[in-house]
Amino acid sequence: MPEGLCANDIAKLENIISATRRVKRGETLFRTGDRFDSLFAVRSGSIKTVVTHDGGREQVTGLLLAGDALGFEGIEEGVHTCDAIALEDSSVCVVPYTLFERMCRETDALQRRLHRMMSHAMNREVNHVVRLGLLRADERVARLLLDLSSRLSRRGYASSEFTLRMTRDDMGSYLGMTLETVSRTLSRFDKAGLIEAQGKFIRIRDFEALRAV
Amino acid sequence: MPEGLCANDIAKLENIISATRRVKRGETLFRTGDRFDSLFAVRSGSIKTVVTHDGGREQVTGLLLAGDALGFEGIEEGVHTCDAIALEDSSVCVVPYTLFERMCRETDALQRRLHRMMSHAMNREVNHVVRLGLLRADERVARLLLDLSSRLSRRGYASSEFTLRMTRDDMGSYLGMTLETVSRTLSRFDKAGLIEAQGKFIRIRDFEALRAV
DNA sequence: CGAGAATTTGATGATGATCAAACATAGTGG
DNA sequence: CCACTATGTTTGATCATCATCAAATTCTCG
Repeated sequence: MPEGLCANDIAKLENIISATRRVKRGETLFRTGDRFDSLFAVRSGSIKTVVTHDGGREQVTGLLLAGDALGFEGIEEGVHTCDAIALEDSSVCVVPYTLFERMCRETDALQRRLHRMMSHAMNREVNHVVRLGLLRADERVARLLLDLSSRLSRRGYASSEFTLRMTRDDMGSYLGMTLETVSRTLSRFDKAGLIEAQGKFIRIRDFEALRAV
Repeated sequence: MPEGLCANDIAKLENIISATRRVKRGETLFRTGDRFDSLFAVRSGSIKTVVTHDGGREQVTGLLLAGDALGFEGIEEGVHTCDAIALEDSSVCVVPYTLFERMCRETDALQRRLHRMMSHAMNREVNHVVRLGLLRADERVARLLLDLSSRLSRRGYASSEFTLRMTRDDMGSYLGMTLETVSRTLSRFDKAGLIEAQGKFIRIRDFEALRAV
């Protein structure tokens, strides 16, 4: 989290975000309608955000990994507009918003960091829109795998091998397609030698081909 | 723009955002790759944001009306990540970002306002994701019409009658479908008495039925 | 007013949804 | 720790929605 902040600032920041919260797999960090008063940063594990549309249909709108921040959607109305659900046992830093806002007024490096994080979150959503609006089913799946791969490798994990934390149903919801189509697409990629897929375990065998899907 | 700001603050703010820029229909306010140094607020007219995917396919990611702010996507990397194109002759306020950021540090009401605007922009994108991921073609068209209607009425225009500023192609791109499907859907809504659609002119005849599509 | 752009409508086909059933996996309680 | 049950996954068959291709109008703006 540091970078651009002096030691003194970091100390103040750590004081504010001292609280850590643990969320077990399947439990919610916050729910639609909950009062917004903190931002969160994933410390370990992974979290999905879900919007429930009238009629019960659910859309997974975000997949957050260690280091990712969430909760910004609640700023607008002071109320959270989605559910945040742990995909595995996870822990998050709790950042009380009012205090954090005040600190951002005092420290420009922190302010810049916050704005970049929010801008980043927006760009993530825009990418998601492009994925859903422009790509075919197999392209979407390929992009999700490559996306996860690069995000995991940036976090120090192997880029070509990982274990999905979400179900086929979650993937389908995230990608705007059914779980069956996700499953079929992965099987096809497997048979074509692009990946190795056995259940939740994925190994990417041919990055170039996957990018070219 | 005021509310929550004292007269003195407003004067300072107006000093910063004094510049207005005119953009003719079809012209770009900024382009992908342009250096980011200002936020913009639509003063009059309307603007679309477009992301061009490798392969030339284009996705309309946003539709901005008078009062809407844009440009936040550029904060993250200091470079704009989409094109902003005027749908009609428009004018925008130019808000130099560094100055504005400084002012936000001095005035908490302004800071809160900025954060709410960014949060609002995020929620807009999330709604867009839900629309693309969860709704069928006719539901998407209905939602777009209702969305435009309510946004226009909030701006003091009639809610049941308006003239689209975009082409069928733009609508299709925004909604993740082809222009033909948009056209057919509007024709069907027209025949069913939900709306009256002649070219770019739209009159909503039955809000309830449109919401229930 | 005329030419290029946008829209409408039709015919056809492909992609992905839905329904269904067998199979695998993981989580739980005895 | 194992067996059992829930839940999740795979695969097949069929069908609906929407994309594509095509052609006839209709706008609109220079």
